[in-house]
Amino acid sequence: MITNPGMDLLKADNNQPTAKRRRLPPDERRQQIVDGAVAFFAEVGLDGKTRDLAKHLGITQSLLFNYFENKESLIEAVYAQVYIDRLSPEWPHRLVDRSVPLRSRLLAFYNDYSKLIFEYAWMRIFMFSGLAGAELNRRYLEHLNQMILHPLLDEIHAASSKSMMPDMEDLWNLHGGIVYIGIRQHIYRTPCPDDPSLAIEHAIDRFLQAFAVKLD
Amino acid sequence: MITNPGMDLLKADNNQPTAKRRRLPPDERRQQIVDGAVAFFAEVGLDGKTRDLAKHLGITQSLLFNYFENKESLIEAVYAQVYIDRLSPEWPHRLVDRSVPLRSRLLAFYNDYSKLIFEYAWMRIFMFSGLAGAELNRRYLEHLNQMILHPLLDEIHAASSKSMMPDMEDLWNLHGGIVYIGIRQHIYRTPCPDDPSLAIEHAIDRFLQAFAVKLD
DNA sequence: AGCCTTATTGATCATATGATCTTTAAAAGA
DNA sequence: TCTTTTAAAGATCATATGATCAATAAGGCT
Repeated sequence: MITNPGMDLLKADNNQPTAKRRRLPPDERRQQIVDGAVAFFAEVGLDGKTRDLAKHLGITQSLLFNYFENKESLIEAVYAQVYIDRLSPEWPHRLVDRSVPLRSRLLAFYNDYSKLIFEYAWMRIFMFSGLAGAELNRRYLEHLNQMILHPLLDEIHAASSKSMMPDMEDLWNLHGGIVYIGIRQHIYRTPCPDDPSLAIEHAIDRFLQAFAVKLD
Repeated sequence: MITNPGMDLLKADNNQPTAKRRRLPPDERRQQIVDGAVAFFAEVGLDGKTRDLAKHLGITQSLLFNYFENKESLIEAVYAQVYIDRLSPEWPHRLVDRSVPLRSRLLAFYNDYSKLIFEYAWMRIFMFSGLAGAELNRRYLEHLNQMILHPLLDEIHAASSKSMMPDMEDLWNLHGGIVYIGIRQHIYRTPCPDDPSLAIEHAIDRFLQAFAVKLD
C-alpha cells in the first residue's frame, strides 16, 4: 500500500511522524473507538490485535484500555453497535397489514432488510461471531424467525391455494437465497449485481407463484 | 467436560498422565496431523494455536514443525485436503446429458453436492478462508460458476418457455437458497432438517415451475 | 540381545500480545 | 498567565505463541 499524503485519516499505516495529541470528550472518544473497532474487526476478524486497532485509530494501544476494561468488553460494544436496531420494530406490523398486497409487503420488507444487512460491517461481523459460536447470532435468528418469518408464513398461507402450502423450511429457502447475495458480496467478494432489488423481486415472485399467490 | 476413561483418543484435554510415545511412519503421521488440523481449524478458526492443535492430536507442538515448515504451510495442507476433489469431475457431463430429464439431473446434482458441502469441516473452513480473503475461495466459486452453473443455465434455457428465461443471478439464487441450509446448520448451529433433500427438491421444483419447465 | 536410524520429545528463544501504571501535556477555569 | 484536571502517551510486565535444536527412545535390523 502506497502512502497517500492526501488521505491521512483512518489509514491503518499512519506514517505521520508527529500527529499532535488530541484531547476529546470521553463520550466522543469512546464512540470513535467503537466505530473504528466495528470497521476494524469486520475487516480482520475478532482476533484482530489491539495494537493494530489503535494504529488504525491513530491513538495508543493503552488508550483503548482506558475506555474498555478489556478486549472482550470492547467486542461486546462492537456487537451492541452492530446488532442494535437492525430489525426495525415496525416490520412485524407492516408484514401483516392485509390492506397492502402480500407481494408488495414482501418486496418492501426485503428491499428494506437487504439495505440493512448487505453492509460490509454487519455481514462480516455477523459471520465472524457466528463462527465463534456467539449466542447473539442464534438469538438474532430466533428473533427473526419469531417476529418476521413466522408471521410471514401465516400471511402466505392465507393468500395461497390450499393445495400447495409452504412450510417454514420453504420460507428459510427464500430468505437464504436473498441473504446469499450479501454473502457473495461481502464474505467471498465475488462479482455481484450492484443493485440486488431485481434479483430479490424475481426470487419473491417465483416463491409466490409456486404457492399460487396472484402477482398483482 | 468430564474425563471419559473409555474414549481416550483424540480428546482435546487429554489428561492421560503418560501416553506412551508412539513412532509412526512419516506419511502416516503427516496424514494424521492434517486430518486433525482440518477438524481443529474448522472448529476454532485458522487463528487456532499450534499448541492446542498438538494437544488435540496427543503429540508435542514441536512435532508439527517437523512435518510442516511453518503454520502457514500446515494451513495450506488443510486447504488442499478440504478443497481437493469436492467437485466430482463427472458432473459437468452428467448435467448436460439430455437423455435424463432436467429435473432429475438437478435433483441428483444438488443431492450429491449437498452431501459434499453440508459437512462441518468443509462448510466452516470454506467460510473461515473466505473471510480471511483466501484467493482459493474465489477460484472455487469461479470454477463452480464455469463448470456447473453456466452449463446449467443453458440447460434450463433449452427447457424453459421462451417468455421467461432465468439469468445467472436467478441461478445463484437457487444455489444460495440451498447452500444456506448448510450455513444455518454448521455456521449458525441453528435448528435444521436432518435431511435437506426435501427442501432441496421443493426449491428446485419452484425454480423450474417459474420458468415453465415441466415437472415430470 | 545389542545396535542404529530417526521419529518424537523437552527445553528454549524471540517476538507478539493483552493489560497496567506512571508520566506528560491539552484544554478549561481562575 | 497561572493553576488544575484528566485525557492521552510511553514505558513496562506477564504471558502466549511460532519456531528451533539438542537430547531421547521406539522400533527395525543383524
